[in-house]
Amino acid sequence: MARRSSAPSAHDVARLAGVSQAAVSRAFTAGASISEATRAKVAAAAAALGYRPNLLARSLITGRSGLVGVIVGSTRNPFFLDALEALSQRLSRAGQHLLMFTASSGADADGLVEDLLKYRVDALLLMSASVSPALAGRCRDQAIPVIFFNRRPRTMKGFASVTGANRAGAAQIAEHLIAQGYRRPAFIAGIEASSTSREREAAFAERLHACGLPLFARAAGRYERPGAWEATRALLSRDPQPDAIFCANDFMAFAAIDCARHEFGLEIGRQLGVAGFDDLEGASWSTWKLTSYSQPVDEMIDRVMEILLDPDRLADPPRIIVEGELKIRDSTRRV
Amino acid sequence: MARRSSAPSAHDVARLAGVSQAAVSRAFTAGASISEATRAKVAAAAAALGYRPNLLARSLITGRSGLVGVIVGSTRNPFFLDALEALSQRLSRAGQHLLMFTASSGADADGLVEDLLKYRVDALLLMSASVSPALAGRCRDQAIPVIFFNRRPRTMKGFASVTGANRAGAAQIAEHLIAQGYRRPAFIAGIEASSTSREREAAFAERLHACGLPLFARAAGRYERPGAWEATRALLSRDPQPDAIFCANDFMAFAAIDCARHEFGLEIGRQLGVAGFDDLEGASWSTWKLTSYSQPVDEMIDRVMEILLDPDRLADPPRIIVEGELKIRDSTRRV
DNA sequence: GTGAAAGCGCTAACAT
DNA sequence: ATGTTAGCGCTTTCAC
Repeated sequence: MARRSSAPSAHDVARLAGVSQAAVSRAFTAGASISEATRAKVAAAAAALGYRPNLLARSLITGRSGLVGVIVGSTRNPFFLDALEALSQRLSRAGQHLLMFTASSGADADGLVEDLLKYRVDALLLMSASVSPALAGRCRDQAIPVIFFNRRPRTMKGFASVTGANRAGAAQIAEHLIAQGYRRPAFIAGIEASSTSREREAAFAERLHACGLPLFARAAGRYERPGAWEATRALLSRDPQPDAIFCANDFMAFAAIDCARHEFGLEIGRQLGVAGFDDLEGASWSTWKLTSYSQPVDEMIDRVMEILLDPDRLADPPRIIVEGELKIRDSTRRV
Repeated sequence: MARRSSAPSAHDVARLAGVSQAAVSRAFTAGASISEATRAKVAAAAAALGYRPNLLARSLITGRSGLVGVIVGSTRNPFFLDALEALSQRLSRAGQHLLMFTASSGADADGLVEDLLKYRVDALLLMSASVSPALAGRCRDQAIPVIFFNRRPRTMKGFASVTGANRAGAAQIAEHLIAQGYRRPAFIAGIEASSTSREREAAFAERLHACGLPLFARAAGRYERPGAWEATRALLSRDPQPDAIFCANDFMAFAAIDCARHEFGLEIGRQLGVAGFDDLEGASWSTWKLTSYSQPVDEMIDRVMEILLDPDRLADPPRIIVEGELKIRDSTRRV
């Protein structure tokens, strides 16, 4: 077997098979008009040389790179790994591929988007990362769909988004806590600027209010474990203590439970109700048994794919909300 | 601002700036011979049009795509998210980008690699995923470095790898358990075929032996939580029970602790010692306080980058072992 | 320092 | 059904 220093081209295959270079291209294009005989010849030659069409070159012509850019904001939250895996699977099946970037939390992801645009990505998916309105506008001008996942563009109208049922879920949790007899409910926010956290908090407070109860206290946990731990400590250091805490996501709720148990010796459920959002795998683990409103990752990614694959969606980008379900576990059972 | 349906090209910029298209190219190439005056003219025109060089077109000429293909095997383990994040950061800094794939565990990732090769990736990183020797050979023939991360190619010689100190770490854990007075040490393997799991088990058993103790029992947990839970249950159902369990990684050790506590009512540390490998963030959480041998992700990724960026490494691909450190926590303290 | 021209590997229109 | 040709957007000689 000859050692080649670079990949064989369609030309090489054509020469070996005794056909034109265009024939090689056709052999690798589904539905092209080519006889079975030549296709076989080409296939044989291609196999012999280990030829694979250069998708980068193809993209120059077709205008589609087959690349979907993804920017992941908060990488510590397992929720995004799940989403990433689901996405990568579905993209592969659709002949698309995933160009991944991680954004150091907080800052604009503009620099990363610039890079992505140089690769002529077919679409851009922002997983709880944000982009300046100017750049987002540029993407739209170049007909690149921008999809916000688990986050909604603040100032900008006209961008697609797929999120969980933040408001409905938070309201259900409020009702559930009240029904369980908790009377001093607190909230731990994620990042204050995050649409997700704000929607969950607003709906939680509203529903409490509607039931005649104020939001007893609040703190922010930055979507991180240390942040959530601190927030929990702050809340539980009050007198009187809150008797229930709803955390903006499960990842922070795990920290809240651990802090309440180990630093304050509280019995979760009976002495302190804790609820989260996402229904991560860990929520059902015996350590936490966390009540949580689910975000069905697979279904959410299905919606993303629909937007991605339907070019018409560009004109009127949908804002999709995927319903979840309240999973009640021991962390909010008083008895 | 005019709405364009596709991205502006160097030609457009050239026309607007009143220079040749080649000049535009030079303006965007570091160290090209171009006057400051024309560079400024080009920059202005480019900014006006929102021009960004098409990296896919560039790659046709240069032969380098700037893309690094990564195949992630077991996505549930947070270890790989950490690694992925570190990798993506460092790659961005080096002007490379990450084309990510997830392999459904078990099977060969050959299909995915085929896709990657079509994108002419500059290198291939396998994170606990495996590839057929035939395909790996093809990569080498096309001068594409293949790097195994946290896993060693079984049958194939001549591929680069970066792994933690599996043998040294497992041996230290064996010694530590014995020193703590545990006398019936068991092991929970990951996937039996995995080089990582086998190395850890072999070294663990060997060192126990050297200290005059047999490996009391073993089971396999497939690197998953349910698998590890089952394995723990099987081990703890024996009579007599093992008094210590070393798990092939932290992720399984968390499950082992939860199972031992909640299903067998054991007090971790005093009644059952548990140790893991990786030193995940969760190992230090108060829920688990898990003794673990660390795998320094950042350092491991640094080594990967060195291999990636040094083309000479292709000739003699290094097998790098990154030393970690034994972190002793309450899960192996008898008192 | 700058432009003209060739060509990277491919697809698509146009012949035949 | 197949070959010929043009050109996607860029880098890189080669003249000047």
